[in-house]
Amino acid sequence: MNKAKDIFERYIKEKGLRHTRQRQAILDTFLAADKHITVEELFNLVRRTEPDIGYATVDRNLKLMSACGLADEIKIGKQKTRYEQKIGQEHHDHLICLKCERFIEVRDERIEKLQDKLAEANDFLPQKHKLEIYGLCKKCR
Amino acid sequence: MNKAKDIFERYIKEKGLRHTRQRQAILDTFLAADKHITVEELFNLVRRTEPDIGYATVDRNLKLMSACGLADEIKIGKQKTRYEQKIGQEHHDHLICLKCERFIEVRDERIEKLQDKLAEANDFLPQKHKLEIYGLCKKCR
DNA sequence: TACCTAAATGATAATAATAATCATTATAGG
DNA sequence: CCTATAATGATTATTATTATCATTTAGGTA
Repeated sequence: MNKAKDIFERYIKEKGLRHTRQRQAILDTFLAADKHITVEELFNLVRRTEPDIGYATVDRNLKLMSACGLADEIKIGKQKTRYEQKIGQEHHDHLICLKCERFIEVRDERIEKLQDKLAEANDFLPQKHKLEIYGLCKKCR
Repeated sequence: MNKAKDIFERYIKEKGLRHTRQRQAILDTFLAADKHITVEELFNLVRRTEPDIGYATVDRNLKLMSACGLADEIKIGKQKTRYEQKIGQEHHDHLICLKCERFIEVRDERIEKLQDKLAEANDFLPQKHKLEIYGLCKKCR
């Protein structure tokens, strides 16, 4: 009952892709790692168990994880793209501090609902959304 | 009573910046142009009246307009950053079509309010926000 | 008006993230 | 075992944005 791996397996099969040692290592490391990770960070982690892994391979496989629904790309300001695990946690939005660049995860059910209604009212079929509130966090203001 | 120019003037003075022929042309062209414009597009427009204008100058001045509150940077997917005029129009959010990449502007007062509350509840001082709903537009679904 | 300081410009190079290329290797089905 | 082709890893290309820097120019001041 590992939901993430099931999704991954199904996607691999469905698309006619293949299993490789590297791909497995990347998936495992990603799932065990921090919730938000960059390609570079994951590359460095995977290198511990797969010393010959290439950067491009990590990059490609993270994109694969996005494609199959295991990860979300989050791009904040000028920061590098981060890959966030989607499995095992609800969708959430971000409060982003303009000073320290850190972000807080938040969720408001009412906003979620209103967003769907807003899309519907515009003949739009929503698939995902991104809400980012920029400002100053407690420490920085 | 040109609000945009007033804001611009005030900012220029406050920061000890200078007026230049090029800067003036960029501002005028920006204000007269499409609501969402890229650096490159504006560069090409300004070149009509200022044939020797440099790309970097347009880039820098668009950043200046963002800094003084005349424009918002909007970055959608892999598209180039676009600069959107803020004056003379309310803040709005975007419904972005994943297929045709076009976007629709929308606004929901209730969402706006809830966002402020959400920030407040997290000891966060909101300054601006970005809500993007991705999906399929009427034509593309 | 001439002068002076620093802002602005324009050309160019640097940076950096991401994507593309391609020869080689390896997977998985027959 | 064979074969088709997906995947890898090294490298290069691409592309937007930023930095650099010599030169020009704005605008306050003597």
